[in-house]
Amino acid sequence: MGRVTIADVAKRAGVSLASTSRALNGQVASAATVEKVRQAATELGYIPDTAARSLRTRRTGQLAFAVADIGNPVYVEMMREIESVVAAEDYRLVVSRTGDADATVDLVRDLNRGYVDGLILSPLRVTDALVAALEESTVPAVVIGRLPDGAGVDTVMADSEGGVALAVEHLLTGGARRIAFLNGPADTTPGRFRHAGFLRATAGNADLVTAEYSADDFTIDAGYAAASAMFDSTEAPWDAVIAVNDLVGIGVMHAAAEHGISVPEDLAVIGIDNTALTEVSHPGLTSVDLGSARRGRKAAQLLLARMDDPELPTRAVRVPPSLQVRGSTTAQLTSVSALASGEGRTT
Amino acid sequence: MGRVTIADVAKRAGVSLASTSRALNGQVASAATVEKVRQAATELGYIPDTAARSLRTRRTGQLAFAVADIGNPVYVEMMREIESVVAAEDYRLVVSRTGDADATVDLVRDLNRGYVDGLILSPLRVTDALVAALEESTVPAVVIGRLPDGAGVDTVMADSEGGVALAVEHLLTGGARRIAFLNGPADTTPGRFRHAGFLRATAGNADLVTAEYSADDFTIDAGYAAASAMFDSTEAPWDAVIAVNDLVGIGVMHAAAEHGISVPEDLAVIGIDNTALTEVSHPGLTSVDLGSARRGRKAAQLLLARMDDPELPTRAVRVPPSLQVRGSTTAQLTSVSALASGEGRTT
DNA sequence: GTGAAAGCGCTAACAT
DNA sequence: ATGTTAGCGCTTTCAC
Repeated sequence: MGRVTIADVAKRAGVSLASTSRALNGQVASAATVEKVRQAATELGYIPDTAARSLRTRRTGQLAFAVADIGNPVYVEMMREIESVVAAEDYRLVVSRTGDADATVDLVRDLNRGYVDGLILSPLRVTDALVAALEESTVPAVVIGRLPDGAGVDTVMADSEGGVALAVEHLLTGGARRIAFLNGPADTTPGRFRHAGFLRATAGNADLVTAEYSADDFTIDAGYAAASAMFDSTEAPWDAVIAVNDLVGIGVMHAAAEHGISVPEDLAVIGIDNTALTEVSHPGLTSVDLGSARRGRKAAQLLLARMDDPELPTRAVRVPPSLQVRGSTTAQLTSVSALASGEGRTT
Repeated sequence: MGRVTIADVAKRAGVSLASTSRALNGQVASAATVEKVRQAATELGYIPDTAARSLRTRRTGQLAFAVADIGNPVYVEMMREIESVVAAEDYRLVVSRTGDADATVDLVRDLNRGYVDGLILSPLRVTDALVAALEESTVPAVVIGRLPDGAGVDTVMADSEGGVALAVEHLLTGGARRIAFLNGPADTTPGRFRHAGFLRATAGNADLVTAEYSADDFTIDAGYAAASAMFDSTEAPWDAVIAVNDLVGIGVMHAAAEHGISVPEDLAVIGIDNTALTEVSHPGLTSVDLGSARRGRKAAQLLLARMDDPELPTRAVRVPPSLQVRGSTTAQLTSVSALASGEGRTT
């Protein structure tokens, strides 16, 4: 016996195709019909076909999550949350890479193939073409990141400026005066806003010496390379470095160790994202928590809500930052005690 | 204007529906027809509908990757490789959680809904019901892990025994004689085989003192808890601990630090999986590389090959292990490769 | 509450 | 090489 279709079930149950479909989908049907159909369906081992149903209903039961690098811990964290939210509503999750700016636009255009009911996108770079594609798309999307004001697309954003301000504040309290910001690629959303946050937080503080460097990528290796160059240069020695993310921050710590610079005594280091890596490094890496898990969760919720009601006004949710202090900025706190304190997140 | 269908394109191009489809899909068609159709399609902004095509062709262009925890670095690494292999062949990747044993079976049964063309599964626990479901499934699957001999399912496996043997060998060479194995849940595939490898590698060595413990989970926290209990107990002090994976190994290092046990001087620690975490911890964690990236890549290739030809004999590929030595076992850094075992053994 | 029938958008026989 | 037509499996009017 080949594939069991709803027609087979109908025949076996002795009712019409239509009644069978209704009984199976909880539509109006007499109790007797429902019973007969259920029975027949289980006996036959009937499993409804996704493609046929999608073609008819114009819904796929699938959502997409698209990011630049699925390997980045921040995106993994988002993905976990998103998966758990959407799986609870019986949606499957498709993951895709955004690739470069053009590829990202293609990806959004491709949504019209109708393979998903919605998209959560976290683009590294936002172009006009992308915004246009997003607005024109018939498939609802939520962007995790920053879009131009007035874009008709739901967004969930981190408060990068506020977050970096917490880091700067913490360093100032600790007595740091010479603070460097080690950025990643500056033309990206995180690069731009985290850098802006640093400029804003340090501006107008006369006895502060600052400078900005940038790593070629948001990785440990790139952070290590940039920090090495930084330490080798003739610049004034820094009291502290704020890295654009934890990976780059870890790279800084590696470079520091190699240069005989001890953390936190000679140099304080702060990362951003508060990923699991922060508790693995030694000393633990103080990090700005931009709420990646919460952003993922929120994005999923926004998407589900919009799919439920396309007429909803565009929303922009901002997730508040917090600072998690660890050994890389204070001698009192070791990575061990930070670990023992579990999931504690300061507000 | 609503959705643009192939009928619209046909009309505009002035040719039949069938010719349009053929022209679009690279089937036999005159150059002139192809040109007209291409033209019409782009003018109209035609985008083929996935559901309709799937219903007709019985292919979705989607593959699934199912694991217990998408957050685990090992699975992330596999996923990256898988994504890159299948994306090159224009497949989309659906990620799902396996959940418990029953849920895993349900997941496999659910494949008959036809939402993917194939599955890559890395189950934590393999039950008879799972093997049966896999064998009965109409959708091809590749298992990353261990299946009972003779199961008619393609598998990609790590050489856990060989890998652990490398670790033991390394420790013996370094002079360790009291070696503990810190397992994870023992009823899982990794738990079982890695433990077996430890027993085998240490068996028959009279002047070796060994013991096995187990952590409740494959996580840092569980490793930390188990190691703490271990260090608190009255057992003979260990020269070395081999952890079931890197996460647990990191937990051991945290516990050791807290107990004033210094690594590697007082205690050597070895992890398994050789994830990125090994280079973040301090000292770096010596780790057995079981080839997770290669296993992911290989699994994807096997799956594509099987989809291409369902009549292929069942294959069991074994990926050779290697040991990456880092500071947690010695100051000098070297890499020991395993003797390459044959790849592509046919069952 | 139930059944007959239409049709979602596409591809693949089959005939020409 | 091209057109006609059937039909993938399902849901949803519409009429009773």
